[in-house]
Order: sequence, then C-alpha cells, then structure tokens
Amino acid sequence: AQVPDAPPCTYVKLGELKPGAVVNVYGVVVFFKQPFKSRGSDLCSFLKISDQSGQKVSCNIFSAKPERHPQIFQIGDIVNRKAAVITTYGFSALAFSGTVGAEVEPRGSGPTRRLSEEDRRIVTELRSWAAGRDLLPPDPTVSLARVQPRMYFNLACQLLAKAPVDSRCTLLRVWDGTRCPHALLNVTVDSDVVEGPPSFAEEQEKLIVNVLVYDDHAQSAQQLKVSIPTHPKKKKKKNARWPTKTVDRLSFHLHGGTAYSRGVRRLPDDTAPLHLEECGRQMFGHPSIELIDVCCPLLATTSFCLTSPDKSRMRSTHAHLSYLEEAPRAQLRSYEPRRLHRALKLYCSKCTSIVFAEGYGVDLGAPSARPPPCAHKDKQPFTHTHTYVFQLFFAVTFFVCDHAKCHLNVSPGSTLEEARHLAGTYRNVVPVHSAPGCHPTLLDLSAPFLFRGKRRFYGSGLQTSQRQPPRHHNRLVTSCVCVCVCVCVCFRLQDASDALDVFLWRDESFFDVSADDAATNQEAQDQIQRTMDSLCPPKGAGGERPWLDLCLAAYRATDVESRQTFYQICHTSVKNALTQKDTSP
DNA sequence: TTAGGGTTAG
Repeated sequence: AQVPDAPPCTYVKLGELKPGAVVNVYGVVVFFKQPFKSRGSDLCSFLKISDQSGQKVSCNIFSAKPERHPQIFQIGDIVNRKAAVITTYGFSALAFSGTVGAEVEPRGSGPTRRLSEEDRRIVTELRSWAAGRDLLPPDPTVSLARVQPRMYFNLACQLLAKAPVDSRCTLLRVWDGTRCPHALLNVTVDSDVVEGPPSFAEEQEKLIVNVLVYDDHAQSAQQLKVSIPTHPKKKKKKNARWPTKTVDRLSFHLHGGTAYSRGVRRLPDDTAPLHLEECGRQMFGHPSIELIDVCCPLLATTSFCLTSPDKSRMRSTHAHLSYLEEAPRAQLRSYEPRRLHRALKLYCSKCTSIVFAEGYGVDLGAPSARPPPCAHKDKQPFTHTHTYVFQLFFAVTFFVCDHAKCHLNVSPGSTLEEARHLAGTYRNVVPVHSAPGCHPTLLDLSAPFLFRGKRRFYGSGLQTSQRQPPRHHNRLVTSCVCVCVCVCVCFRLQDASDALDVFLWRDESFFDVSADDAATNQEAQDQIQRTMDSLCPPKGAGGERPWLDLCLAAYRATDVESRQTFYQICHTSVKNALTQKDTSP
C-alpha cells in the first residue's frame, strides 16, 4: 500500500535535534532490539542510530503490529524516521539496507511512501560514511560449516520443519546449505506435532540442525511458516540395547531475552543469500522455503554442567554430555527416593553442588508461609567459597523500583504468596526486611531472595557489605551464591537383559511439573506421585509397568575417582500418565 | 502505557 507523501519537514542531523521539533531524521543503526512484547499493549523496538554528526540517539518504537516496526536485520542498516508522521501516516520508521551500492528501497510490506531525491542522496551518503569508519562491529553471521562450541553467532538458514517442545520451547529444524563438521544433536518430537516433514532421508538428517528456541523467541518461532510439503515417513524404531558408545553432539540454543539483538525472524527475500535457495532446490527439490534469520546469539555448545548424585550428599561436576544414538526401551523397576519430597534439592549452578532442600526455606505444602527471617544458620551445605555476581535490572522487591524514579514501596510482613504474585508482574522481585526509618536489608539467604517468574533463587554466603539494596539505583549487584530448587530422582531401568540406573534431574521441571511448584504446592506434588505411580505402580495396585522410550545422555563425573559414567534422562515427557501409556521422548 | 542495550544457564 502506498500512503500519501508526508508533509514536508526538515531533514536534520542527529546532532542538531531539539526537543519538540518536528523533523526528518536518518541514521545508521548502531544497536537494535528486535520487536519484543512490552508490558503494555504493544510490541516495542529499540534502536540506537548515528550519523555524520557523531551523535548517537536512542529511539523506541511501539506498535502492536510487527510489520509496523522498522525491518532491521543487522547493525549497519539505515532507518528514516519522520517524527511528525508517525501517527498520521501509520508508519514508525523506514529501514534500508546499509550496503553500499544496494538499491535505495525501504523494506517491509507495510505502508510506504515515495522517496525523494534527497532521501536517496541521504541514504547513499550514510552508507558511504558508515562504511568508511570503525562504527560498526563485525558481522556475527557464520555458516554451519564454521560454528564451534560455545560460540555466539547469527545464522541465516532455511526453515525445514518446526514443532512445539513445550510451552517455553520450540524446535526449529534448519539448514543453511553447508555441512557442520560436528556431530549434531538429534531431537525427537512427536511426529503428530511437527509442521513440515516429520523426518528426512538419512543423508539429509545428518545435515539438518535442530535449534531449540526458548521463551519469548519460542512464540516468534511459532509464527514462522514452513513451506515445504509434508510427506510423512514413519521412522522404524529399533529396540536399542543399553548404551556402550556415545558421541559428543553439538546442540543449538536460542535462549530467551533480547540482549545482542537476539531473536528469530523471517528474512526478506531480497536479502537471502543466493546459495540458500540453490541448496534448498538441490536438497529438497523445493525452491520456496521460508528463509529465517536466527539472530545473534545462537549458541552452539557441547558443554553442560551436570550432577552425579550419590545417596547421601550429592556432588556434581562439569562434564561432557553425550546423547545416546538410540532410545532404549525399558520398564521402570524402582526409583529412589521413594518419599518424593526427599527428591527436592537445592542446586548451585556455579559449583554444581546439590543438597537436600528440606529445612532450607523450602516448606512443603505451605504456599502462603512467610519467608523464614533468620532460620537454619546451623546448616552449611554449600562448602565452596566462590561468590556469584548477580545483577538485577529494573525491579527490586516487594516494592517497585521503577526505572525512571526508583522508589521503594515497602510492604512489611508480605507473604511468600504475595511475592509469587508480584513475580508475575515484575521480572525480578527481591523480598527485604524493613523497619520504619531504617534502610531495607535483604532477608536471610535461606529464604528465597529472588523471584524471577516462577523460579526462586536461594542464596548463601552473601557478602555482608553488600546486603543493603541501594535506594537510588535501578540495579542491584550482589555477590552471593545463587541456588535454586530442583527435583532429582534415580530410576532403575530394566529390560530383558540388564538393569541401568539413570537420573531424572532438571533444575526447572520434573516431567512438566516445575520444581518450584513441587516445593510449595500439594497439587504439583500429587501430580508427580501420580506420574511415578503410573510408571511404576505400587505393589498391590495391580497396574502394569509401561514400556518407556527414553532419551538418555551419558556423562562422566570428574570429581569421582573412578570417573564412572552416569546416565541422565532428557527430552522425555510423560504422555497420558493416568492411562499408563508410554512416555515419549 | 509499554521501554529506555550488554549473551542462557534449558
């Protein structure tokens, strides 16, 4: 659609902006956040732009419609914003490629307007100016052929298939036309929920990368279209033997958050690298595959922190996780601990220690209990001495720290339940002690000292000098050990030939029940018990043990002399536990 | 109104 030409308004350099002036502004993007959901009704884009004046100007753009946001794909793109016409003419900002010599055409399918000769001249000059100086960071885009473990990078690729993994994770199956030199993580999902082909030919499968997309990006990923035809092909399932050989596999994660322009979005056709289309044609005989840009940082990694629990005090280790080639089929013979509340642990991601959570501020079945003020000083479960630097942004408390004017509305005597409620509204909530006329202080760290969404973090070893949250800063930096609740159960699996102990251990959930819910919520605990009863019916209950298809990963404990190999259940969920159907990976 | 940059921790 074309909208009327904007009324004439003066083009000014960023260094000459004056408050309230109605001006026409051009700039090179030196930083941007892709549109993300604000707490209001709109999506929000954030840009920082610069021009020959050297001035850098920040800019927020709000609109509920993604197409009304400037179509920025990389730092170095150029935007034009006519402040006076934002509401009248229905566009917020126009974006242009920053490439020297490229055509001067604004991107996007939203409303456009005719460009004047002056517009074209300004864009061309800005491109040359930006290209001639050290304004822009190097392009973080790499091909699959060049990814390395622990690397953050952008990936331009084709979307071949996608599937929801859970409410916070979407699987994208992608390829960029190159061969990754590392073995790739294989993620199995139920073929019923895959959009696109549920599987590919064996040689193709070796090239395809499974990207796990989390949180806010999982939502964006669900909007992407898969445009290659679905041709269902049932994979024949082999009945695997217990593992003898494992392989290190590279996994790709697009984590939540917007730092470093992280996100996933469709690339416009005119910016798609040509080799992608050609490779799509060669590999799949289909030219019109959705091209996506998985924006920085997509993390490729083979390193994980894992635990190797033993029966008394649990210790863990940094280890390499190797996914097993085949999913073993087995029954659950027994599990420990039988009393499931004993499975609740506190886990420190820094030193990877885990300890029993009982009596450590985790009150089973007491969701409205007040945070214990100064309890459990006798317990010293975390023996490490390192500190954990933790940063809070924007919100501190039981009281609101609003980032424009930081004011603390102290609510003395608030309950744990109120903290959970607040955590639904604010990203970080920190309960404090306060008394009239006194500076608020952090609680004893055996109580949850940070609520982030549904997650709670417990602390240990906070440095005394830093226990007072600042009144007039919008961030709180503490040094402490940061631990959170997890559920850890040891399963003894059995098939016709042998038995194997494996751990179900996740710091966030246990078969779809969050560990934090399990720590405080009777219904969540009941659900875990029902799941376990369906997998391993109690004696006399008369139920049959279902056969389980499990995804297992092996790891080697470095803090145990024998360097024994342990196994962990991963990427496995319970399907219809009440009717005792199989679990499915 | 919202947000006002600085890598997850799966």
